[in-house]
Amino acid sequence: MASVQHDCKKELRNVDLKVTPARLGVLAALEASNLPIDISAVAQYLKIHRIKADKVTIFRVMNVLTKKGLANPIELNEGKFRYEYSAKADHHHFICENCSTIEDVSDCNIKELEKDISKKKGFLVKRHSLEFFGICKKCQQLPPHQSI
Amino acid sequence: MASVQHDCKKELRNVDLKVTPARLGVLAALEASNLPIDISAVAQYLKIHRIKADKVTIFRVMNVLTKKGLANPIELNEGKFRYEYSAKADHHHFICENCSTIEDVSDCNIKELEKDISKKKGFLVKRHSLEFFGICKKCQQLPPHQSI
DNA sequence: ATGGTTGCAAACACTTTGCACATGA
DNA sequence: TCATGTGCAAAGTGTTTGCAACCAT
Repeated sequence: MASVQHDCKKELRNVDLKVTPARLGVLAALEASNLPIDISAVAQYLKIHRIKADKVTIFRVMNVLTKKGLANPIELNEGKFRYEYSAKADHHHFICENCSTIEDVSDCNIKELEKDISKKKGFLVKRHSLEFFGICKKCQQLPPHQSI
Repeated sequence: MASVQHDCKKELRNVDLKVTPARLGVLAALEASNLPIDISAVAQYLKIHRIKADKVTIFRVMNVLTKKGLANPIELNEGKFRYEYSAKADHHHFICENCSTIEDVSDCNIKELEKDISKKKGFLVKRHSLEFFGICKKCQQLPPHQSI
């Protein structure tokens, strides 16, 4: 935990951001979660860890972290943003349309597709989001909309 | 136009929906646009075409069309939904982070990836969304955020 | 005739903004 | 010290809901 704190501080200084409890907390929340989390989840994390921060502040911190490249926003057809720690962002997700479970999907070779796009259209592709939607294993054995 | 109307009516009846001006209009808007459109754009389309429909109705129509599989919702990191006519939904998009231009990206062979996921995790993959973010050709020759 | 559809108002959820105060460097 | 970050209140979007009136079948 001490080491984690140190890393977070370093990360913030690396991108010219002042080190504050709110920012350290948000970064810690992002690193602690292995799935993309929304603002409420971060707020919950901070509450549990006795870090006082207004929800507005979390939005602001998340925006600055996104701008600085430490966090990645993603949308999973929920009408809100989730955020992911950049370092673990190079993968995709599967979202169950029944129970909303989110699972990681690794290994994708879309880099090639990106290159194609760049060549054909002259675009500079900086990132992509690939999300899968369907029914997860559990839910395939249950009637629709009856989440667990 | 008469033919288009006929097609729309048929489509609605095929999925057990009553034929109403609002629904015909929304379907027409979806078919007319070759890029995913948001609710405001649909409202604008309806206004231009002298079709009277409240914004709430458009939301409701879009939801029912989505449920019936005639429309596909997609999110392009804008904090809102766009919708696409299902028939032309099998492709992806490139979004310029500078000027917000949206362009189609065709040919993707993600079907294989989907199959992998199904086999490895037992998921039933019903659809996926793949979006690319970066800087389009025009904007690469301009200072940031100076949209045209 | 009647159940599904719509309009309007209101509520809701997520996100941003303004401003005074507090705090990190 | 002083620019920057934060809390609180308020406003801004996008979206949903309740209910009475309406309309397609």
